[in-house]
Formats: sequence, C-alpha cells, structure tokens
Amino acid sequence: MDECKANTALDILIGKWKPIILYHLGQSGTLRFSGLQRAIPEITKKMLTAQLRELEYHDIVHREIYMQIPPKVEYSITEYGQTLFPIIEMMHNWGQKHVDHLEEKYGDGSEEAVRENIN
Amino acid sequence: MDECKANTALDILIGKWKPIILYHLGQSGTLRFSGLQRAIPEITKKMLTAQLRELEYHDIVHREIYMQIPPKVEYSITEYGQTLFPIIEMMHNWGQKHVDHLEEKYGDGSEEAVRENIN
DNA sequence: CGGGATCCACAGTGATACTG
DNA sequence: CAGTATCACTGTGGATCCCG
Repeated sequence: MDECKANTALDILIGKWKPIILYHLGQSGTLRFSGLQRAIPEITKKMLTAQLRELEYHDIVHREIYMQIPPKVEYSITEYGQTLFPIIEMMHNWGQKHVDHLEEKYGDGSEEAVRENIN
Repeated sequence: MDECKANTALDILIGKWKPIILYHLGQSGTLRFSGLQRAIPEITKKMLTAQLRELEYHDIVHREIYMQIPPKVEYSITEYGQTLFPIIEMMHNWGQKHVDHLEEKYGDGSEEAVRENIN
C-alpha cells in the first residue's frame, strides 16, 4: 500500500489546474492573483483560490500578503516546490511524445481522436 | 493551454489505482486478473477492470486473453508503457521525500497530519 | 483587489449481486 | 475466472453573488 508513494506526489499534482498554475509561476517567478487570472483566463476565482490553497498547504507555493487597500497578494514557488519541476517537465515531455505516439497509431486521419487526448 | 502537456501524462496516471497497478505489473512482469486482485486486495473488480481498460486504451498495458474454460487473462506492460516508469519512479521518490518533509515540518507530534497525506 | 459563501452538476469511486 | 450491471455516495469543478 505504501510501497508506492507515487500517489503522494500525484495527489499534489492532481487538480485540473495545478500543473498550469505551477507552469506559469515557474515562468514568471512571482505572480499576483489577478496576474494568474490573466494567465489562465478560463479559470474561475474559486478554483484558482482553491488550487492555490492546496498548493500552499503542501508547501509548494508561497503566499505573500500585502496589508493594504486595495489588497495585493503575490504567489511564488517555494524552494521546496522547485523540486517538483523535474517531474512536471518529464511529464510534459512524455505527454508530448504521447501525442506523437497517438498520431503514429491512428494516423493523421482522425485528428479528433488525438485532440481528445490533448483536450 | 497546450503549452503544458503535463496534463496529458497526468490524465493517464490519474485514477486512484493506476500507479499501484503499474507498480505491481512492473514487479511481476505479467499478472492475471486474479493475481492483481490478490496484489491489491482493497480494489473492487469493477475498479480493477475499469482502470485496466483505460491503461489498455492508452496502450500502456497489454491484455492477453486465453479462450478457454475457465477464462484466463494476462496483463503485462507494453514496451511503450515502460517509458512511463521513470516518471512513476520519480514521483515515488518525491512522494517519499515529501513524507519526510512533512515530518520535519510538523514533527512527530501530529502523526495524524502526516497520515492524512499518506492516506 | 482578492477573495468567501452558496448552490449545483457531474465524473469518479465503491458495494453488491449477477453472468458466460 | 473474469468480468457486467445497477445503484448510491462523494468530491471536484463551476456559476453566481457578496464582502472587507
């Protein structure tokens, strides 16, 4: 059961938006809440908040609050969170290859099938 | 949006039991349906079937059916599926470190908090 | 600006019983 | 032995409105 702690890592990455959030934070270093919203327009505030809170709980991102009006909150990746990046990158690369693999299997005829897996 | 194909890989790994199934198949090479059930006693037949079907669909595992009475079906990892292992292993290692990280943060005092994350 | 609160839809998971 | 079928539950994700 706990022979495989891959789930532990998986749990942290799971969540429709977490990889993307991490990706953007990784690119920009630090982003405000509104900045993340702009970077990921489809996400709702609720989800963004929720996912950030989870990441914060797991000590992957840091939340810096500036007590002022209007409020300002900045998110950044913790040093610890950095250690996740190699994994994300590997998954990204693998995902890329997987898309190619699918094209090879089903040919270019059925782009829908491929597109389904890109989503 | 498709800058981050980590989701593609994530999609394939997601599913409460997939990493564990892959882990056991990786260990044993080939396993029968009942063998997997024995290896993962908590899983229901329904879930095992469902997850195996998904993995099969993604070309990660191979399903070999022996037409006979009683039925016999063997599951094994495809060559392509092997390419996933480095990622799983990385996640496993990271998960292990994460558990240690939590202990460091919260100390041994609150084992519940740790246990929550092991689940 | 950066949320919180509430309500809702649906996919994933699970227990149980049945089948070729 | 290796599944299918059915039903129930639960958490995630989403829309909308409200707040300091």
